[in-house]
Amino acid sequence: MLNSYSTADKVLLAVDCIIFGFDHEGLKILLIKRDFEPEKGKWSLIGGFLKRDEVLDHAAIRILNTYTGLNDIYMEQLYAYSEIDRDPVERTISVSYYALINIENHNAELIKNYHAQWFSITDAPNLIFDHDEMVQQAIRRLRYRTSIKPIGFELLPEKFTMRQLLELYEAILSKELDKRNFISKINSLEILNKLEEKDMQSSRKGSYLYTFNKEKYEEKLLNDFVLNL
Amino acid sequence: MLNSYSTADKVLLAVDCIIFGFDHEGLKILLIKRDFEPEKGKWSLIGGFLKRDEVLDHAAIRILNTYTGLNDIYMEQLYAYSEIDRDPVERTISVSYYALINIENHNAELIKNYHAQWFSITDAPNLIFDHDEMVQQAIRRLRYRTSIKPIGFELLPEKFTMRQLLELYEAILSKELDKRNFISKINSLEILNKLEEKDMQSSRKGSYLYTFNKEKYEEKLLNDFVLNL
DNA sequence: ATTTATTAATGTAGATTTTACACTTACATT
DNA sequence: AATGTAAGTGTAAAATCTACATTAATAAAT
Repeated sequence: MLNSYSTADKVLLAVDCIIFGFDHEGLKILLIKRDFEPEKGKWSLIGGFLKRDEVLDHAAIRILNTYTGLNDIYMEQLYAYSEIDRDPVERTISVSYYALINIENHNAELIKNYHAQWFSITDAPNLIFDHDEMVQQAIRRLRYRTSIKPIGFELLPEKFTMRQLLELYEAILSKELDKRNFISKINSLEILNKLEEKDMQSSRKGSYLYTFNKEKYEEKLLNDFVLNL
Repeated sequence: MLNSYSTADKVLLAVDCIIFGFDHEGLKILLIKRDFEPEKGKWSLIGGFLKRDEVLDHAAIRILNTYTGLNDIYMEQLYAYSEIDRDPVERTISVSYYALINIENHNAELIKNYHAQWFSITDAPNLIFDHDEMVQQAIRRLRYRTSIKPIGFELLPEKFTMRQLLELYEAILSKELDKRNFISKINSLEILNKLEEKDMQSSRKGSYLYTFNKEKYEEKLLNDFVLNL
């Protein structure tokens, strides 16, 4: 019985993570200032190498956890990047993953220790290697996902206003949405609970807070749907 | 200056290709009977290993060329599969690609030499490793692509009838389409040239032949669009 | 020459979905 | 009591999608 494909070349496999967060300023990504060569001091995605006995999904989760302290975050694989000299040190193929997290939820101390920082997607610095391309592709995927699955859940605080949800979608899609049309389309999904409670920060009148209805949300995930915003 | 990430593990990277073709019987995939261990004699996707100085796209094209003799075929990367024991011989991560080819165009002799064979997607045999999953995912991706880009080009002979195009879309989407609605939707894309010439195989009346209008097709590719069939 | 059989070609009305748009309400602040 | 601010709400017109049936062209058979 064969126990190796001995003639084939082996390569390093990296995993790079595009971590999206959202706050009142808009859609953000988590970047890290590299403290090792090459490109020490430049900004990069958080990443790491795949271990011998680890699946890619696990590596992505491990890396996210290392830098944010977060667990149980849904991550989605995006694409494998393989340009020969994408990493000048050594031939490395990188598989990118993206995650959506609640920006208030992570471990701020960890982030600080790693010299990590949140940047608006509109004014993030240039990144090392092909990381800018990864980010652009992640944004495209996020937009697509928005049109086929309810999103927000992961990116908003537990209780949120319609305006926050609207602004999240506007930030993701990078276009203005009509408030009334948006609200009626979201309501037609029937995945929100309207609370009695109001948020009084934003206006004198106050605006109702909502939570996601997890059961209905899961139910919706089962069937395909298209949300045209 | 660093010249290796010495502590990281290296792995084998394979590329597996889902090759779609289409003929009067429907949508097909090209499979190969393995002539080496493990799983010798079982059916599998065509595949191979990434070489040290090769990008993934190139490996996919090289593999396609090896088995079909075809060049200049557009291939799209799908997904990286990394289950620990997906290949029982040795830890191997596989990146899948899919291609659409004109089933009449490949090198039949090559195919025969490699014990390769076309199978309808509806009655293909079970495949080795996780290749069945790869095929299912490729079909989903193909369906999605259908909704955002004109397709057919690659899968039909140069001149084709509306019926052939309709049947292609029906095979891909695995559902019946209304002929009149289909024709008017396709026509509204304005990517076809209607020829004077008729195909007389299919009926006494004969049906007009069409070709793709490459310029308009390319133009359409630039802008996003959604085709709801 | 006429009939027959077969598939190609074609348009529309009704239903549904999407879009554009403006006024009133609630309430805290002054 | 007046003012200012964002929240909340409905509808009509436009666009798109769907369902559906008849006529046309021709080769083959008689």
